Amino acid sequence: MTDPAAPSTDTVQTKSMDDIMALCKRRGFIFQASEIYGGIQGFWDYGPLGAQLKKNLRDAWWNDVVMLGCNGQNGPDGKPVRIVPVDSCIIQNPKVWEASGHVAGFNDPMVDCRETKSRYRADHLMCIGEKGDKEGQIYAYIENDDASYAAARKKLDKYKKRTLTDDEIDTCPLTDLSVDELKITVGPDAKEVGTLTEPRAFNLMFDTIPGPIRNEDNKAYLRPETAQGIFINFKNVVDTTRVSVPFGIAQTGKAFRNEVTPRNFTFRSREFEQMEIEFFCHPDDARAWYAFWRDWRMQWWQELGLAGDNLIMREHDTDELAHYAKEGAGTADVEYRFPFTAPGYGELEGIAHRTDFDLKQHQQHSKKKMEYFDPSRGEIAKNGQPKGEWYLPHVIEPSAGLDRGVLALICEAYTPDPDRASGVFMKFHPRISPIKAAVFPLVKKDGMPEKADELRRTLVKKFGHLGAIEFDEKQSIGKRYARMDEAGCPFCFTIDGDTLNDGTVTVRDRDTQEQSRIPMEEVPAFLAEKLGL
RNA sequence: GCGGGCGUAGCUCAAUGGUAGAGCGUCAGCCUUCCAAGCUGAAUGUUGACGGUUCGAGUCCGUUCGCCCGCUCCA
Repeated sequence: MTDPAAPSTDTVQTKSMDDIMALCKRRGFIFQASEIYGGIQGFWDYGPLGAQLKKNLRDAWWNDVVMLGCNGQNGPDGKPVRIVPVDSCIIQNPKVWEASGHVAGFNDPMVDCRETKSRYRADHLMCIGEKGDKEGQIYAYIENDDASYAAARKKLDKYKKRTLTDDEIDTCPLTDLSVDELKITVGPDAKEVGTLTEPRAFNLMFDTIPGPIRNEDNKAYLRPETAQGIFINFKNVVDTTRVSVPFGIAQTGKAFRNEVTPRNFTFRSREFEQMEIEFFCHPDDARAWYAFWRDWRMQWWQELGLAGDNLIMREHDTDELAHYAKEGAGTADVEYRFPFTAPGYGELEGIAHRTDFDLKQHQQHSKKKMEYFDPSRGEIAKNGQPKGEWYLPHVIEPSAGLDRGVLALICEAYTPDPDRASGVFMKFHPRISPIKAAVFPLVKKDGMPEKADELRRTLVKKFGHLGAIEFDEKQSIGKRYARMDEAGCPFCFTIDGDTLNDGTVTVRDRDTQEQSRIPMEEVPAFLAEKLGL
């Protein structure tokens, strides 16, 4: 999440997250997991509408990214973009996570301060004390934080009642302190001594033990990202699939992180689904591909309805880059202004230049050659053909959160409207709307239900694989339109007396509430056009 | 993990320590030719859970689970 970039007041989210969550429950988009047993922190289930919405978003991604190769556009090399899919396991050999850096990096020791209630990463804290002084107080400060260091020096001087020179001071990491030494340590923001707890490991990866015999030595992990399943299959794909660099491997699937504080509805869940692409290219081309992916991914989200000021692209500052991206062309986030982040933004998708970090790590740890032989490169031989070149491809990773995408689409779609009966409607883009259309007989008599069922059958046959086709003959027509507004159904087709005479039906538009008449036989073509088919 | 707020029907919320309710929604019937219309009726609760105080607990106390907000964290 980021600070606001001075958003204009008229565009700031004013929707209530409580109201949105109530609608999600009421209409069956999202339920708390294990609700009947009191729930479980950080886990959420999707109801009928939510499951279809999520599938529609996943399908849109799969279709546009994998099947159409970036919607059929050419890459920066002027050629079609080639992407192939894989589907790797949630549980892999634990060495995968040692190589990727997750075993080390995902186990951050933390210390809490009992006085100030602050929490620090233990490996980010340094300590100072007077040289040779085994009894006197030790002062902790935050590494690379000048203000924090100055405060510690000031407190030390005050304690010693004189100004110490740099040479008189010992510096060491907090993690090197003994339990006894910790008791005489003053926290970075504390006044009292000994308020820091012992460092406690935060295991951000879920672990499990495969096999029927419980033996800690067999410990394995639930993947914290789908990306590594792609990297470890890089060789397999290259060897079997007739792909050549540049190309991408895509995968959707669940990932698990033991978030310290699951928060903000489904935004930070412990079980979540990712949509990831690892795009492999020559190191010299990485910059161009990074820019290509960054721009296209932003455009893709916009085309699904996240247009306007609520969606931004943010390039990371160099000091916030992940360990694998330090040397790269950069990292950019597609961020959405959720009601709970406003006026700031929350990440939907990160596009990172991971360099050759992951392939190099797996090459080292597995002792398997990950280099790629590129026959189109290298110096020209006597026969006029390139001699070829061995190299570790660089990787551009567009990594999107599916659940976060769904949440953003829900928040964006949620549109309060005091002038309409439902008081609110869900303005989903027809392409991702979980209900594609509804068919109503205006009244339940005079052959209208039969005629309506005829249309329903036609639409189910043609569009049923994309989303629900609703049929409703209960209660007044106004209630039925209102119900569809809350569910986000973009078009309602109503059969009335005229339909039986001249074969036309009423089309009711969700967003404008306007009605028009079209021949019933043209409804499939009308809907196909609106769904972008 | 800390602090604050909250938890009663599907949703939004009432109920002085004394019989658990309303509105909306849902369902059924009647009616109804275009926007939650009208009439009639129905279903829905271990008041988040466990324990305690009390003649009696939705209400008071303790514990616990979950959600929201702030801090912290987010390789």
